Amino acid sequence: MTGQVRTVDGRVAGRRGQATRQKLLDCLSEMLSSSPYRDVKVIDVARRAGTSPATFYQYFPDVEGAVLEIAETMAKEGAGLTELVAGRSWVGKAGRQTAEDLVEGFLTFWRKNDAILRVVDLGAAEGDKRFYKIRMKILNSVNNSLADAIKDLQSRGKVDKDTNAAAVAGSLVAMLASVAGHQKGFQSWGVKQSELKPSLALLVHLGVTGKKPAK
Amino acid sequence: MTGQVRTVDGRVAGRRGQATRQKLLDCLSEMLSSSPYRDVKVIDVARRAGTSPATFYQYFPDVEGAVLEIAETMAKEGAGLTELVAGRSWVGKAGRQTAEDLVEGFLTFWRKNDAILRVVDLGAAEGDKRFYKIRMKILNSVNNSLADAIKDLQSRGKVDKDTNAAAVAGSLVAMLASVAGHQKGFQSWGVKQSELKPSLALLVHLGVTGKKPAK
DNA sequence: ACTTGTCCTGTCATGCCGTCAGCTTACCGA
DNA sequence: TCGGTAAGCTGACGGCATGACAGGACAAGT
Repeated sequence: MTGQVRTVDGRVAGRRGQATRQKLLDCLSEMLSSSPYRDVKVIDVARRAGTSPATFYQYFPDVEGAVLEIAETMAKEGAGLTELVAGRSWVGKAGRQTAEDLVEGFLTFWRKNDAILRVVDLGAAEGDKRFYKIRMKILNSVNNSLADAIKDLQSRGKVDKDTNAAAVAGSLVAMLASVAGHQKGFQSWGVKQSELKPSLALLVHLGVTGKKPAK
Repeated sequence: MTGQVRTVDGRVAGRRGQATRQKLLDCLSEMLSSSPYRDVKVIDVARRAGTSPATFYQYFPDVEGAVLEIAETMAKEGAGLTELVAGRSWVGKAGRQTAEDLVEGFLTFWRKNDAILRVVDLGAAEGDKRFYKIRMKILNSVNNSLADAIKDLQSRGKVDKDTNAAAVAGSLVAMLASVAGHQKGFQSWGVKQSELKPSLALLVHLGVTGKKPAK
């Protein structure tokens, strides 16, 4: 399905080539964590990987191309976030737990991949469809599950029929993503991590069910 | 208080100089709207402004410095967002209206300044304190007002005492900011603007009061 | 040892960065 | 009217990143 890994000029990459390629991706990841995206240069990535800029260009058209590669990998991993919501109950104590687990899982995933997610977010906001698609892939997994949960509650008469499930789910997911992306920011806002999570869980529960969670 | 406008090498800028400086800022703004931040080059901004790169460096240390200038101006304007919340009622029909006005005002402001806000968001997420401060300045105006509203409702026994006002307010504001920044994205998600606003207003109202808004 | 195909790098033309010296323009007091 | 002074702008330059290419190094099979 994925086909073989190929160089820019069409050759198939062998064992050694793939290792080099991967090392370049790893080093790029590190650089994204430690310096602004705007300042990440091919030459720095290559130096850090113990190779030359020319080698970089053998495997990637440019920095953006390599970033997309990293993002794609992360998106696959992120699709697993669905399980935080799919098939779980939103009623009573279990509902409270579902909300809390969703928040916890989301924040953890974001913290682990914050550098690359920042760039994806920027690319999407700038209107780049490739980045937008990746962002979708990650958020959709949660978004669809949330929307389904709301629709389910609607069909059972537990939530107003006139609320737009997709819009509410999308807004909640956006909230989670944004807060996750500025976790450090909240701290200097005087809000601690430990206080943040319950509040997010409360808002998620409120948004999905329209009611406060059970104690 | 602000002192005179000065060039990088310390000269005070006169009428003509200030005009040139402003033109450079305007052109930079346009470039940010039309091309990725990463690809905005000093030479392009200078060309568009009908001047030379050397002139740019006379007024700004680098692209980032000029961006901060634009952002600062926008932040002053954005501080007016406080009025969307301050001193307004969250009870009954008026409460519904307050939530709707807040959403509307927020989205409008964001749409008008989306290009620069993207960059500010990125800078803040990357940990740059200067950008973070500007983001704070804008969001704080709304955030503090919201937090005060929640605290007020708490003191009157209308909201649970154990919810953290600052955390909830911050999360709601983050949601608004994030959704506003990806307004175009929501459209291809199958959610129309007209459906988005009521959902956001619902969530804001739920978050602040804990109850669904009155019809 | 020889061949084949993968893998890496030295080198080069191009273009942007950021600085400086020096030229032009505007203002002002004598 | 006429310098004098400071503001305003730019050509030019060394430095560095980019991206392309050709050719050398290397591993594996015969």
